[in-house]
Amino acid sequence: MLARTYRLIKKEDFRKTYANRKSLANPLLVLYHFKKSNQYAPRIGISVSKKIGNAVIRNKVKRRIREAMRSYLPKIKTEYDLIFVARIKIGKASFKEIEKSVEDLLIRAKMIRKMSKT
RNA sequence: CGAGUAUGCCAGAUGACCGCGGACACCAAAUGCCGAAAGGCGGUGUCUGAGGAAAGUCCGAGCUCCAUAGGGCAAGGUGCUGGGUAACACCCAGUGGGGGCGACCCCAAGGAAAGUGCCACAGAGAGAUACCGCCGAUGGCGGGCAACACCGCACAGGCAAGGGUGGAAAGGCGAGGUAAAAGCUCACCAGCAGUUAGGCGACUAACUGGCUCGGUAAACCCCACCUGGAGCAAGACCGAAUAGGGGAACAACAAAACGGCCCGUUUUAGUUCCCGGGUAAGGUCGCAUGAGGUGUCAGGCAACUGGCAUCCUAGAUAAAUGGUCAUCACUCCUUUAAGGAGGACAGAACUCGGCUUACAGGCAUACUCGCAAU
RNA sequence: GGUGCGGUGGCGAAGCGGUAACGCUGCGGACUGCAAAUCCGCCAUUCGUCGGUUCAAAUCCGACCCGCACCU
Repeated sequence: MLARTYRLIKKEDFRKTYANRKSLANPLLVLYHFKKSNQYAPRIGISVSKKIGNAVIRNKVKRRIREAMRSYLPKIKTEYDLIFVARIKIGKASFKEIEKSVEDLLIRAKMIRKMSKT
């Protein structure tokens, strides 16, 4: 699992992020985001409902989303809370499709920091 | 070779790189960050990390709190016998009944002559009867006769064989018997009671007897046995907040623990209303050495039990097993010696023993039936 | 994780051993010049699903499926 500082846990934080009403979607995922102030690390929540499948499938989807996020984590703008909501089709998707979907949403939401040229 | 039955087992394997939970060791520590506080936050190495059902939550226990879990009633559960077990509604071995050619499988399987209820519609009648019917020997009435005999009627009365109704109609079937009939009598079968023999027992076998008694207890009930209630979100500690502040009312023939009721036990707290004040899924433990696993020896038909040796095998808290690749094994497809596709049901949450339900396939052992060959 | 309750026409809801009330909606008809209102008629053969007990099951018993509520 993610380190505690990167996790979005509290019900209140989820509620506030949904209430911000800023979202993007593609067939596999929905991304909600909420800009905070004075925050030094992005916090990420993952929501997989019972509609997706049984406990094994839901667990697998969560793992794959986390794995896909892992490489982007240091590049994400620090002052945001993000929530990924799984959609029904994700149960049948491969890891590569999920990885593409995560990348697509992060770029479209402009969450990737501009890295200094190397 | 094919079809099947029973029991037990497996749930792809190995390696490389990146990533995650836990334990241990070492290193690093800023007087740093988060938080009201308690407390938490780093790196490296080694070891370790989901199931046969982890599931449904249907039973049984341990454990914790309520009193140490007490008595009676009520309520609920179990229900052929014997054994196993911590316990069970589970397992083993039997009995009885049912199914299969067979190996074998299935069964909530105590009591209806302790009592009560119900048995709709139909039907005369559903523990009680006579609608159609059969008879009318006997008695009666009428005829007939010297008197009987005899003939008729179907009034008294007898019968339950046949018809019809129904899921079910006073044991079944055959023979004798009779006015017509009927266990009225007899043979066989079913059932009941008794005796004897065998078995710890359920029960079985033989003999004798009188002659027969509806179904339903997953209806109430009776009998025997069992059950106190709640659940790890139990519960304990730490921290914050509340209370330990104020006012009024009730209350020892009282109130609370106490939960369906009563008794009993313990305590003297408490309950209601108003004013004032105020917060959140806080942290640590419980939490994994246990009715434990494996091997072996002994007892037992078996379930299982005992001795000895040996092993330690997940403990998270929104929740850890994933990603990429290679090789081998398996299944399928296309073609030919290579390529492609695929892998069921399903994710520990205090812990065990069972049951039930879901499930791609594979392995081992024993046995049954059929065909062929020797 | 644990505990409890429920599932009956399209919707709500009664019935808890004897063959499925009632209200709303819908459909058809009557009334009307046309409507509304009113009146009459129709709509359950799988009572969530599968078994069992019984002569007979929505009802009693067991297993399974789905939905809802409560406990920090």
